[in-house]
Amino acid sequence: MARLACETCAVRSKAICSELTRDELTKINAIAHFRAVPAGEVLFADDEPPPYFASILSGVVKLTKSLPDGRQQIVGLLFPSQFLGKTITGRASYSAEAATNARLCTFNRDQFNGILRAHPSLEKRMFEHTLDELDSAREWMLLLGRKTAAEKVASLLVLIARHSRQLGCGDPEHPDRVRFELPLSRSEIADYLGLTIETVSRQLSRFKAKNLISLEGPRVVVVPSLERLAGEAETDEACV
Amino acid sequence: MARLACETCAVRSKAICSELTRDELTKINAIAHFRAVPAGEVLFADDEPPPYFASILSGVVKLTKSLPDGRQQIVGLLFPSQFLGKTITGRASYSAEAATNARLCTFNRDQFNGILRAHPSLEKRMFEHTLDELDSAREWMLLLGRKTAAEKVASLLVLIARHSRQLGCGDPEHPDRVRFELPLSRSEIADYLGLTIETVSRQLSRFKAKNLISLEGPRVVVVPSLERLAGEAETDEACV
DNA sequence: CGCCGACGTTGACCTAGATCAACGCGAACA
DNA sequence: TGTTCGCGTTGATCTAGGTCAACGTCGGCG
Repeated sequence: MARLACETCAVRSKAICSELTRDELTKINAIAHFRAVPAGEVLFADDEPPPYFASILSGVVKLTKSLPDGRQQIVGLLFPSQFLGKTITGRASYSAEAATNARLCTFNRDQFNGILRAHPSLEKRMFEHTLDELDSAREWMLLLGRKTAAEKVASLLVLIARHSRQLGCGDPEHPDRVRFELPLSRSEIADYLGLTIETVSRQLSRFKAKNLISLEGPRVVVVPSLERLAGEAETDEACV
Repeated sequence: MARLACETCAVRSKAICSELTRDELTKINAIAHFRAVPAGEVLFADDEPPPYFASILSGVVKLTKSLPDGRQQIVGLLFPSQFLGKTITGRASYSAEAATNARLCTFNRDQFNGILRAHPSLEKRMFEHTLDELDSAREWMLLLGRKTAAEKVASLLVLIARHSRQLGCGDPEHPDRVRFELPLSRSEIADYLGLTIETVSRQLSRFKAKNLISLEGPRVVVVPSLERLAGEAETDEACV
């Protein structure tokens, strides 16, 4: 039996391909193509039917919606092991762009939909993933509608900190200390939180002054106590 | 062959039970129970596993999330033919409450999940419904994060107007004129839009002054030109 | 090497929307 | 029939966060 590339995949245990039978995995493996994309590359644009779906191997992808006059809102962030693309119902009403350099495991649209049709267990896995995305979206609605600027920024830092810790940056000595690189620029952070860049910058400076974080350059954040930071965020654990 | 209650159902053609085989419909029919709920009744609370799922036959159900200090955000509105309850992954992180008097077609949780497991086509239907909900949630994220108070209120009015028109209140003489009852109080509107009741009230008064709407009592709205109102909303068609 | 443009920070000021407060209206009720 | 209470409206004032502007840093490039 041939070895499958999937077997050495970094996100194997968490992505949509986890819990598949050998047979299913083989079929998925056969249509999978690796693709590296640089930060800033648009993966698909508003209302243009995406040519492929993808599991994210590394990096971060942002989903953006915008108003006719240019106002923007990031409506989703996808981290490694998450799935990009809207199966079944086709075109999405948002655009997807690599926020950082990213590595993707892509699947041709029609081929993937074909496999989905034939393998309910994979479809179920996709369904679960969508339910998680819906939960995250609703959590974010609460943030956008009701949280203060400080709570918003803290919530985002906690979200990213949890993701990067989960990706193996845990320090057993100091389980509450996290150091990570922000996958987003200040203006992207603003677009995710419904704020302006100036407000984001001021809140970060305020957190720095309160020793809730320290910055090593504008992109690298050190959180001495994630618990203390989370206290500023009013966040539940529930985020994906 | 016995007649099924479903066959006279008002939302038959649009709810999750549309496009089912006779066999599937029979099974669903067998576990369906009618339930009338008064406005204000809590259908299930935060983190409490809901005992049943339901198709909404009439009325409106709101999904609410709240912060520890009491700030609230409505994260979803369900109109007739839509489905209430999170299958598969169990407990939700929000609570559901009847916003108006409502009539539900309920399904026991475990029985429904059983049928789901055995009938991929129904599961697929649920999946599609979830994708639509995700789209709506993201549309609303754009509203919460980036729209002005006036745009928010206009967007909500357009959303409700479209739903009530779809429910058969279309006037062929004046296709652009709509009259409907608001399913939400001022404070619920505020919680859906991320505003305060005062701001909602002021925006409605402003629309009245601009003849974009007129009010027959606080709950009944007449929109002389939906197109003109939609112009204030910066909304796409995309809302569910 | 010096210039330029993208990005981030900080300060001064402004405004959309929040907060606080008064009032009106109709339904429930003694 | 008057009282009360929930709901909605409107006005006066306040403030969180937006806007405008200046400035610093860094990396690419002629």
